[in-house]
Amino acid sequence: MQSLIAAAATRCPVLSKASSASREALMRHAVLRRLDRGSCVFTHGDAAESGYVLMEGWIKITRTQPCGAISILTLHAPGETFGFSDSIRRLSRKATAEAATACTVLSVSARSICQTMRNDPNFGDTILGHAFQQNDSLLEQLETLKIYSGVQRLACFLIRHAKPDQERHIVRLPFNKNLVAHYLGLKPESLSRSFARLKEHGVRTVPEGIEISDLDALNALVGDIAGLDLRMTA
Amino acid sequence: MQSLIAAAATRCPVLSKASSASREALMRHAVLRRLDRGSCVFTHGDAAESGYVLMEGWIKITRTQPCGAISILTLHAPGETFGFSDSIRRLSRKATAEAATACTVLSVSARSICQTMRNDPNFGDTILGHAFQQNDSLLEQLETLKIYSGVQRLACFLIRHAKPDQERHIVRLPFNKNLVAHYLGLKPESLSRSFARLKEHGVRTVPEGIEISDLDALNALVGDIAGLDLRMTA
DNA sequence: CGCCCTCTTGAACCAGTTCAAGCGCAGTGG
DNA sequence: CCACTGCGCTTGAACTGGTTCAAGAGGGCG
Repeated sequence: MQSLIAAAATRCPVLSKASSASREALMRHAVLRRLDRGSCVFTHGDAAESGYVLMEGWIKITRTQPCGAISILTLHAPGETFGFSDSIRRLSRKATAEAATACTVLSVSARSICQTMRNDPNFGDTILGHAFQQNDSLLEQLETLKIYSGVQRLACFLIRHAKPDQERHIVRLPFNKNLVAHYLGLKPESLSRSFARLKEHGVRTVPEGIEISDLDALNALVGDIAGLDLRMTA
Repeated sequence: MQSLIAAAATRCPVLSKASSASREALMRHAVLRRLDRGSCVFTHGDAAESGYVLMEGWIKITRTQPCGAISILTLHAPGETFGFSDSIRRLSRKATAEAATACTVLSVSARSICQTMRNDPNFGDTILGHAFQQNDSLLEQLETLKIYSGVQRLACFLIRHAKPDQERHIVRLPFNKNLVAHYLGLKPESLSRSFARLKEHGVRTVPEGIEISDLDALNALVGDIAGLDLRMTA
């Protein structure tokens, strides 16, 4: 158990930057939680009491509109953190975090985070830096939605999650494509067709996941925008 | 001059929450800058040395892709702040801030922000809260892009910027619609057609700006989503 | 084996884009 | 004073990317 928590410290971008004293303080009340696929870490409206470090598995953050429409706001891969924003501000949850696969998450109480920030100003900077970084990634997501087509957004997504493997790259997506589709702002059918289109650019589905034979080709695809509009003046 | 800076303190969401001592420390080196429409507060790649409080006018934050495509990331109304993220982290600017109208901005040096955070832990919390809030607004923007149609996004935008005026509401947009279009992820022509569609819902262009005769009707329009997809399972 | 679930495919359809033309208006210069 | 020009905005018609609806293929499981 203790070693697992130590492992968390090394892989988490927030914890890894904290001093060892701060890290120990945080870990003292940290709890490791296992989640089955489909269960929720927290739900829209809950009181927010902890931030989370995702040790294994994928988490999706969703919001449900009054009329019933669901939007997938973010998708977190192993090693990432989530749920800090609401908990540190002591607000109620503004979204729902659901396990997209079986997950292990490390729950760190907001109380101890805040206390650590008081004791160690450097840790405050780390948290702030983390918030800003999340900001950057949201901006990037916004950018792709505004200027890229569906196929290009998929290409971006694959590039971001590609892991080198011999001569090629592999993307392991241990959950259904329905989720990816919604995340990219597409319908499942459109995603399927987008994958079909990417076959011509060296993207194939293999048993281990999705194989990218030529990463540069994908990057080139993302490089040129179809609806290039230089009419912007002021 | 001194009174203007005091005014800044009261209208800015960050400064208004700071202690008077912190506020004074920040204001000591703050500089008021006037900008003509079209000029840049900062440009992608610059060293980031200040955060800004927008006193008058509108600022657009844009990013230009290598291929030349421009995306409008955010649009700031008077009273809002921008440019804190990169400057506090002492990174180079990741986007460009351009005056969409003639502007007055208060420039606060990153050095003094960081120093104030050291001296006053409460101010650190304020900045952190600000970062989280910006996060929230980006998430909202993402949500609208993913699940709303163009007309609905426009309706959201108008609702957000509507100011009550007698029996009706008025939205003053002191810049060209081209900008609004890009911000909403639409082409100028599509925006024009969207406005035409909203005429049936009580939205008219009048000399003072855009008139909304029935805010509830607009809210209702945003309420029900066309492509409601409940096929989400896990 | 049949059932369910995920993913794919096809055909009709629709929102938003593209390209092109036209209007109203402010600025300019004869 | 008025033609000329440029710009912001609108409108129309053809087109396209993505959706919708419907059907079918493939795999896991009781």
